Amino acid sequence: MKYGTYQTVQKQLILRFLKQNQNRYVSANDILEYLMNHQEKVGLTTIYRFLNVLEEEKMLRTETIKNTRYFQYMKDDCKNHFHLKCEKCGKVEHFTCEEMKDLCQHIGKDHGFKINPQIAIGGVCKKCQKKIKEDQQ
Amino acid sequence: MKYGTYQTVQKQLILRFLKQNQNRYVSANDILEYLMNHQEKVGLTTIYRFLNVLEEEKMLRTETIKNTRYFQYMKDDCKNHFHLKCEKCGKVEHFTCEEMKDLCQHIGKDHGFKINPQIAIGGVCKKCQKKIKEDQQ
DNA sequence: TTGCGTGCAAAGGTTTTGCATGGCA
DNA sequence: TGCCATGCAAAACCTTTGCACGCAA
Repeated sequence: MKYGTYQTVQKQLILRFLKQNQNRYVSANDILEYLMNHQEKVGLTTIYRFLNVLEEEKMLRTETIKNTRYFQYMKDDCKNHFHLKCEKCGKVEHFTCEEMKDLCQHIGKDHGFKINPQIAIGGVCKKCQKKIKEDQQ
Repeated sequence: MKYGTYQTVQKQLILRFLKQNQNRYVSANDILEYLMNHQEKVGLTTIYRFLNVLEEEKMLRTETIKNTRYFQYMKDDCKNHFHLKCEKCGKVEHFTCEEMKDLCQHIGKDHGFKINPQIAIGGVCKKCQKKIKEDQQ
C-alpha cells in the first residue's frame, strides 16, 4: 500500500519539528514527546511511517546509536554537495569541490560504486585537530 | 560487574570468525549460525557481551541496517586504505586509489579537515545498482 | 463508494538483564 | 572459597504490521 500521497496536519507537524532541529539528530521519540508537550497528538506509528518516507526520499540522514535511530532533516540542496562530519565534535560541514566530484566519477567508473553524496565522510575538523595537538603537549 | 578479564574458548571462537571475515560485516546471528554449523556451542548472550567489549575497545566498526547491528573486525592496516559501503546490502569494499589519496590531501589542505580512512563512504554497489534497475523495469 | 491516512494494539526482531550453574585458581 | 564467564529464559526496547475507523473527493 502506498503512503505519502497527501499532505496532512500530522506530517506538517513532524516536518516543522524536523526543520527546527536541522542542526541535530532527533529520535522518533523526541518527536513524539515534543508534540505531546505541545498538545499535538500524533501517533508513533505515523511518525515512523513518515520518517521512513522522508528517508527514502533522501530528505533525512539517519544514524543509529545504541539501537535507536536518529534522524536529521536535510535541506533540499544537500543533494548537490558533500558532507564532512567531525567524529570528535559531531559537527557536519557542507562543502562542494571539483576534486570530490571527480572522485565520485572515478569511483563510479573504475570501482563500479555509486557514492551517495548525502552521506557524511568522517574525520576530524580543524578545531578538533588543534585541540588534540594541544592535549598531546 | 566487569566483563572481559579472561580469555576463554568462546571468545577465541568468536574472534577467529571475525578475523576470517574482515572484508564484510557480520551480525551477531551470523556468528551464532556459523558456530552452530561447526558444532561449537556459544550462546547469543556471550556473543553480544563480547562484541560490546570489542566495540568499546575500538576493535570493531559497526553499522546498523534495518534495526540490526553489523560488526566488522578492524585490522591495523585498515588505516592504509578506504572503504565503500553499500547502503543496500551492507557489504563493505576495501579499496585504494590515488584519486582518493589526492582528495584527502586536498581536503586536508583546502578545507582543513582530516579524513579518517577507517570510515566507510556510503553508496550503492554494482550488484545492488543492477538489482535496482531490474526492479524498476 | 473508494482511497488514503491515522492510531491503537499486537507482533516482530534484536539486544540486554537476571540468575543459576560450572570452571578454574 | 571466591571470582568470573556462560547460557538459558525472560525482559526490555525500538520498529513494523494488522486492522478498524474517519475523512475527503
